[in-house]
Amino acid sequence: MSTPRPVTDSGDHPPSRRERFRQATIDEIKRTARAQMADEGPAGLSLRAVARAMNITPSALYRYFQGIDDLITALCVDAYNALADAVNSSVATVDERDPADHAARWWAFARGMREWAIANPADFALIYGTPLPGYEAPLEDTRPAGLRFTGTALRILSDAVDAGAIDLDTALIQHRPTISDDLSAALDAAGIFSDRRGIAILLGAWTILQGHLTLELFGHFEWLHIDAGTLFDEHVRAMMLTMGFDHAAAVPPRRTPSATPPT
Amino acid sequence: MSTPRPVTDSGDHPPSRRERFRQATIDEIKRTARAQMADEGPAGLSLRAVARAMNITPSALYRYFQGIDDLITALCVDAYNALADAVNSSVATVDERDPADHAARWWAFARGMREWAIANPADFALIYGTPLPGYEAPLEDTRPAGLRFTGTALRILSDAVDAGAIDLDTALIQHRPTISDDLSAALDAAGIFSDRRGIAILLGAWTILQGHLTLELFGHFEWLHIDAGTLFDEHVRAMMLTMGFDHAAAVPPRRTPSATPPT
DNA sequence: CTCATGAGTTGACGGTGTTCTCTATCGAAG
DNA sequence: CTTCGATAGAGAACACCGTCAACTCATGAG
Repeated sequence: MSTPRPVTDSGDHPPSRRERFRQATIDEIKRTARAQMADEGPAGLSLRAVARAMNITPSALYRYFQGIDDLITALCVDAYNALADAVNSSVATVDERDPADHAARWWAFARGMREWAIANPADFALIYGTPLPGYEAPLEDTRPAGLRFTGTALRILSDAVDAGAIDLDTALIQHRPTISDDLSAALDAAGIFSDRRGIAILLGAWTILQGHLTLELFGHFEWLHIDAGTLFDEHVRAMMLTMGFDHAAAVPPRRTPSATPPT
Repeated sequence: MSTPRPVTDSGDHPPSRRERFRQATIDEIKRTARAQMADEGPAGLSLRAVARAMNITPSALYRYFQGIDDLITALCVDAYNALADAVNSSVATVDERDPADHAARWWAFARGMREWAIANPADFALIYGTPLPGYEAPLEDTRPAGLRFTGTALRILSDAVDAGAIDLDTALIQHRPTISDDLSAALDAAGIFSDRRGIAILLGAWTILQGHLTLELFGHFEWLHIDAGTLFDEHVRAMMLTMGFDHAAAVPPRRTPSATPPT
C-alpha cells in the first residue's frame, strides 16, 4: 500500500554501504525537519527550508520521501513512538520500585506524558493538534505507533482494576460505551476490560490529559499566570477519583520543581 | 495601537455611502475567508484564494486588512463572539423557563459549546487548536471577545454556588490556585468566587470540554466508532459531580438525536 | 469644478511544493 | 579493469503563496 516509495533495499541481510548512507540521510532529513517544526510549529514545516539547511536541492529530498506528506507521516510515527517510549520509561521507573503501586504507575504515566509534551511541543501538536491543511494521515502507517500509547494506558488501568486498586463500582463514570465489534473482539482476546466501564474511564482520562495539555501548550493558561504544573496535578488527582482509584488523595512530590516550560 | 489600518470613518454619525460599501466588502472578505477555512482548516487560508473567489486582485484586499494576520485576527474575534453568542443563547432558553435550574444552565452551556464547535469546526480550531505558524494573536484585540465566553461560564458557576446548587465542600476539586493580582482584584470587584476553589472548578470544566472537543473534532474518536454525543454527555455528567453539583445524575434528553456531524 | 482620497489593477520579489530532464558517481558483474 | 545500470543529486520550470510599489480611475467633499 505504501511501498511505491523509492527504496534501495531488495534483501535485508547486510546493510550495504549505500543503504547505510541512505539511512543516515533519511535521519538527517527528519532531524532537520523536526528542528524546523520546533521553531514555528507543524504547519510551518517547509521542504525547501529543510533542503536549504542541508545544503541540498529541494528536489533531492524526493529521493527519500515521496513528498511533504510522506515526511509528515514519518514524523508522526516517530512522535507517536517517542511519546510511547517516554511514558513507558516513566512507568518503568515505578515498576522497578513497586510494580503493585498502581496509583503511582498512573501518576507516572500522566506526568510522563506531560513532560514529553512540554519537551516536544511541536511533536505533540503534530499528533494531537489541529490536523494539517491538506494532509490526511495514512492510518495503516500511523495507527500501530499510536496504539502503543493507548496500549500502555489500557494495561495500567486493566492491571489496576484486576488488583483492586480501581473499584469500578465507586467510580463516578459508570458509562458502558458501545464500541465496534473489532475492538470488542480484540479486548476479549487480550482478556482485558471485559467490564466496558473501563473503556469509558480510559476515555475520560484521555480527555482530561488532552484538554489540559492543549490548553497549556497552546498558551491558554498564560494570561492567568497560573502554575500549570500544580494545576495538572490537581486535574490528575480529581481524574483519579472519578476513575475509582482508591488512594488518590495524596499528590506525589514532583521530581522537577514547578518550572514554567520555555515557550 | 491597532489603528494604522486604513479606515474611512473620521466621525461616526451617519454611515456614509462609501462607508457602507466598505463595510459590505469587509463582510464579504470575512465570509469568503471563513468558507475557505471551513474547507481546509485555519492553516489553509489564502489571501489569493479569497481574492480569486471575489473576482478581485490580491493586493486589493490590502485596502481592508493590513495583511493575512490582520484578517486572521478579525476571524478570531468573530469566532470568539460567535461562540459566546451561541452559549449565551443556549443558556437563555433555559433561563426563560427556569433561571434557578443551575444544573440545566450548565448543561445548556456545555452542549451549546459542543454544538457550536461541531457546526463551526474551523472556527473552533482557529481559537482553540494549534496556533498558526507565524501568527501571534494581538491580545488587546482578541482578549475582550475571548473573555465573553469565560465570563458566561464564570457567571453560571458563581450563580450556582451562591444558590447552593454547587456545594464546594463536596466537590472533588479542592484546589485553591494562586492567580494573578489583577484577576484577583477583578473577581473581588465583581463579587464572585471569593472562594478560590471556584476558579479551579472552572478550569477543570474547561479542561474537559477542551479535551473532548479537540479529540472529537480532530478525529481521534473515529477509529473507535463510538457515539461522541453520548460520550460527551457522560463527560459532562462526571465533570458536574467533581464540580460539586448536587443533581447531576440525570442526563437531560438531547434535543437533537445523536447524529454524527458531517465531516 | 477641483482635487484629494479612496478603490482597484498591474507587475514585481521572494517564498512554497512538485515534476521533469540531465549529469555524475557509486557498486557490482563480466 | 572495464562496463553498465542504478542511484544521488543539480537545475529549470510551473503554479501557488504573501506582500509591496506604482499606477489608473471614479467618487465625493469643498
